[in-house]
Amino acid sequence: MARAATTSDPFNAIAEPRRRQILTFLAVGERPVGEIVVAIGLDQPSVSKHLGVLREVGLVHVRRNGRLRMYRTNAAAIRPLHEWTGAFERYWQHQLNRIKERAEAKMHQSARGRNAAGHDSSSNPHPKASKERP
Amino acid sequence: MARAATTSDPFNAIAEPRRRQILTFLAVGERPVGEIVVAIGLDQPSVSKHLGVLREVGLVHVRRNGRLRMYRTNAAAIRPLHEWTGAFERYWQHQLNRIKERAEAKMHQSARGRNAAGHDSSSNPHPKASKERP
DNA sequence: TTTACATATTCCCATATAGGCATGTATTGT
DNA sequence: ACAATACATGCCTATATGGGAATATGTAAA
Repeated sequence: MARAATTSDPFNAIAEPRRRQILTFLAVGERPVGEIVVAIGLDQPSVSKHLGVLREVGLVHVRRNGRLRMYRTNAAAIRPLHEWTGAFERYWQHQLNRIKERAEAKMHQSARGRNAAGHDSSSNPHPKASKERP
Repeated sequence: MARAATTSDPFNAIAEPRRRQILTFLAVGERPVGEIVVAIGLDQPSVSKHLGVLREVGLVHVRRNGRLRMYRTNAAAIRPLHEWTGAFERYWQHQLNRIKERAEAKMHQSARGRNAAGHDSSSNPHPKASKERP
């Protein structure tokens, strides 16, 4: 099977850097295609196609205004992505804490004598059978 | 040009649903490939290839343990994604507020008499020259 | 060493891109 | 009605993909 379609979900849609640029540009307020073209520095058909993808996954909304098409970012559609990535927040905070703790430990260590300690990390959250070997 | 490589950045790497699954699975703690295979329900070579992508963009770390390779999610690498999506948070909150306000306005409206009000939305954040026409 | 096990890598291919370019379509102005 | 403007769409191509099957690599056990 080939790669999933860019229109299959927001994750695939925002994989393209230009589309992220467009979303950022359109977050502040609605703008016509022409301005996106100059802002992004890509030719009009390409921009239109990117907008098509963003439209299809609901990341932007369009409104006609005469011959202009006013696009704007639909921020709500980005929320799921924010939440998915947010699920990892506690873990990177964990990592930061560990780094911090190690730095502090090192300071104490160089201030005092030395201390042989094993590196366990003592974590085996998955309940599966594991044949670890000390 | 074709689509950007999946290994070009975390955004492209997480576009693949299976890779997201893997990241979620490995967030809690390190696991060997074999367990990922059964958990995700994909054949081993495919899993290895996905892990290769995740490795290349730094979304996972590996550690050898005998003949096992213990993988774990590098949550820190997901943080930029969380922050990029987070930049839109104020806008979706805006949207929610507007919805709320409309609902309230409607309640008042049906409680009292009627009131003709224009929908302006009064926003033109971009400072560019605009030839709008009332 | 030979064998068994855990992963990684290679080869093959149907598929979907992202641009570049040309053209279609809707709307406004003369 | 006709020309001009603002977008959208269609066509073409090099490129990268993800899965399947087969194979290579590396480590441990016999």
